[in-house]
Amino acid sequence: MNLACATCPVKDSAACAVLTPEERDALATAGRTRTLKRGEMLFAAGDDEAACATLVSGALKVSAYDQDGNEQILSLVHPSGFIGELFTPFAHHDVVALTESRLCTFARVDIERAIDDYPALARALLRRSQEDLLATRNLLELTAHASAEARLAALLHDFAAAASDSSCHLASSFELPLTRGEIANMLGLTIETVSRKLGELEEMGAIARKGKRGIDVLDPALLQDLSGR
Amino acid sequence: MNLACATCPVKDSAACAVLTPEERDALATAGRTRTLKRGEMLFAAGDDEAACATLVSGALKVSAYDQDGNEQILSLVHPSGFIGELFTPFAHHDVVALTESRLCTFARVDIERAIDDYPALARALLRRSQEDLLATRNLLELTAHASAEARLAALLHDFAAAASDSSCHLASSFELPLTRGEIANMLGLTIETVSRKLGELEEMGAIARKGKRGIDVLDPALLQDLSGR
DNA sequence: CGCATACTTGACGTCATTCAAACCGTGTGG
DNA sequence: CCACACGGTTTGAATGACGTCAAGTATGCG
Repeated sequence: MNLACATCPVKDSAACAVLTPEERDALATAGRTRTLKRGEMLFAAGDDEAACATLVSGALKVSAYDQDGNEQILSLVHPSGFIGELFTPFAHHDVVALTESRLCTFARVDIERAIDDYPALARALLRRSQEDLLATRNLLELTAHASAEARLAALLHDFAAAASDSSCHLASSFELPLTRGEIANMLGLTIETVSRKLGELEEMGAIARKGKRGIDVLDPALLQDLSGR
Repeated sequence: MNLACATCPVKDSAACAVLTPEERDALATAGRTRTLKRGEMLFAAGDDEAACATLVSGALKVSAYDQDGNEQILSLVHPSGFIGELFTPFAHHDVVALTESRLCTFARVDIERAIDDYPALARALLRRSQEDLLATRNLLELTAHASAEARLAALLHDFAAAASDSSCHLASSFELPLTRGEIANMLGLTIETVSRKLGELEEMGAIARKGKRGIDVLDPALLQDLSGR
């Protein structure tokens, strides 16, 4: 299926937003849309023909596996995010859908040509790459030194911020995009510790749990404080 | 002082290597060299006029501080590395010299203009940024799940690989670029744990310590094995 | 209804941290 | 030349946070 940029929900925020409509349509002829169900893989570590993609809707996780097969989530991708390693011979990480997701995929050669043809695109991807770097470093900061409580508080804070439409305050309520297991291995903890600490955060009045995935933020300041930032 | 690209030791490996000699010289008129002693800061978190730089010789660390002032090293920069956030209004992290270092600095506006003028430069910086991202994710993988022993083994392995001239095997001997304290906070450990685990790695015959900073790699395979990768 | 999957809760063990003291190489002043 | 202080490091013992193992409780789906 060809792309329909005109109705694309992320046409103003994705990397391709920097192109003129004509350039964008030219690039679009090289791309294909794809939808993934929860748990489906976009590409795997070691793939040598890994494509690149812009996420249109849904959410992805990027994860690595150690030699015993334990997963480590390295990054989450949200709509308008760009995914794909451009200059490495093969992919280093698995990319898997967390929820039903729509993507706009490109063969790597097409993206590379587009980078050469449209300097603004290279600049946009550079910007995105630096944002990814910053996000990864934030996660690193978190997992390296902070206590389990602080890690969890920070993650909830981030999710609440991402779920909010305003950039200056948190959403008062949101759905966790991850299972306990995924939260645990993103933060370098175990499922049990995540469950316990969520209970403690609830006890101390920072949050309330609504079902398995729902979170109400009762005390944003406390959450921020516990997160150590 | 103006730049002398012709004698620059990283002229073939730094980002500017993708420019033609003419373009490079044009860019060079905007740059300045700078030398930093160990411990000197290139720029600090919060600086709004942070420049960008290519590291010519020496080594830098990029670090963040939590609300109690504890340092967390996020990344090391080696010669030919590029440092600087291009699209953020202010710097997020401190950048400090680990050893006497020579840099080639540019005002941000000059780099931004160069990116627009020379598409190849944008591409080169994108590539570098993605490499940084990969390195940071490797560190994240390490600190999130691995035991103290595995983290240290992996770090030593990386240093040994970086110190080797060949890309396929490790240096048999190298000097640690970091103090115990710096190693500790890079890996999310304490000084004492680093010291103990170094002792254990020596006992089990993986390495030998030569003075405070020197390391002999006695059993590269064991080191790799302990690192969990 | 029955089974599977995700989550919660408890008891116990382990590994890294903490606190404390000693050690070592180096530079300084008597 | 020696005494001494100082930063970086090593080592030891005790504490505590998180992991492990195991059982038990929802929730959803065929």
